[in-house]
Amino acid sequence: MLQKPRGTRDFLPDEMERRRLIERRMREAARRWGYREVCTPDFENLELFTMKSGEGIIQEMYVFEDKGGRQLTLRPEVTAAVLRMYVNEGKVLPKPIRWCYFADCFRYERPQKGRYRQFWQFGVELIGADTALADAEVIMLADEALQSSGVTFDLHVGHLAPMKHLLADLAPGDQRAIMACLDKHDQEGLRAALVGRGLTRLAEPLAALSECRNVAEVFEIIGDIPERARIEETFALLDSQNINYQPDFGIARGLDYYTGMVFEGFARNLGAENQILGGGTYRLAHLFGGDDVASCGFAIGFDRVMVSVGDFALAHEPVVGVVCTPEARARALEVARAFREAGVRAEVDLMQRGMGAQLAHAAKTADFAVVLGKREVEAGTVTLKDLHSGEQQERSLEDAIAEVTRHGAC
RNA sequence: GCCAGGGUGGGGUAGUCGGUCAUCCUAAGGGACUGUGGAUCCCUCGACCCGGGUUCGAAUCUCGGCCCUGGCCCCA
Repeated sequence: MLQKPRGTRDFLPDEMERRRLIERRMREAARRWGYREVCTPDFENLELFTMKSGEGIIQEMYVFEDKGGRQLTLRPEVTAAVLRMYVNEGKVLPKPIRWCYFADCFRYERPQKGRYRQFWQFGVELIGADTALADAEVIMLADEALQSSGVTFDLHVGHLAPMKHLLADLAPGDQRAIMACLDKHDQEGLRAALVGRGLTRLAEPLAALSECRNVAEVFEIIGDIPERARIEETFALLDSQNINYQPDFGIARGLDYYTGMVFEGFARNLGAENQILGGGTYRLAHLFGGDDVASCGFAIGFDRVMVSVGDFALAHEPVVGVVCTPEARARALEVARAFREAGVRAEVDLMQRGMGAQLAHAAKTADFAVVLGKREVEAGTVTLKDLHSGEQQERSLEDAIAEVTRHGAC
């Protein structure tokens, strides 16, 4: 049998309904905060992503050449594309720009739990607002979007400035190596990296910084820095709105373009791949020929959220199976149409089955059967059978629709 | 790229130190039935992941590949 490509998935109707429900909740959260949906192409020029992340990511993307010899790639993420779009056509829009997206992305990686080669991200980008409140808004929206999905998670919020301050007089390569260890919480690797570079004096403050439980401790360790007021204001805003987060100044993600505030979210019930949220402030537009505009955004790993929330029960809408004898078929189509016009899902037999078999099928797939035969056609009525209780009654079409509608979710 | 465990009808399974046209459950389709059948009975459909090797004979042993599950690495 022909298999689907490695790392891809099929979604049956039940799962698709769950995905759409969660997706809608995230979109609604964004809408309430004023973030409007945008859409960018599924594939972009390869250059867009190598400019942002370097040549090294080529091996982790679906890269191809089109018939015109252009180097293209399926998008591995959306932020770069949104900023490209901003540079192309968003520059003249009034600031700040609040945009959101829900899009599938592609990465050539080894699949495992919560990691697929085609996966979906929900995210927002706030462009042109460079304030503590802008940072806080994006964090609060991320929190709200995740809350609305029902996932149980831990939110970590940090800022790159304190760590960069500690590492200020190091060569860029050394900075990078040390921050990579910090980001992974790799204590042994960190110690080795510091010793190897004669920087053991940094071991204590770096460890202390990672363990800070509040913002005040951070500045006790590193002293005053220019970003202090902005950091304190951002955290104070989060505290003022009772956001449940923990300060984490050990976050060192996105060395290449994050500029200040950074945050991450982790699902509590997932395994190795438990990060479901990542975001922060960044500057990217200048790479694509635009102004050096301050931006802030996040992306939620939608598929991991779905793994985390599991196969929850769906609200069930009543389904009507329209059952008829051959001579009542035209009437059955009228009746089905009337139910549909009332917003009710109604299905007719397409298999030329006898009434008994139609009812047997309806009993498996529907909540109500509407039975139509010679008698009902002549009387202008329908017989409505409740397939759960087995009770049935002959009545007018209007009454039957009202009865089914009254059940709503059943 | 690395490690571990796995691939038998659509789903779930039995069989595997080699040996009849591969077991059972379930789902699906058809028939009987022709105004209540989520029933009953009968029938049908449908599988050993792919390829090479060993052998008289391979689902079973062996090698390679593909895919799945989880972990490592990576994670924009």
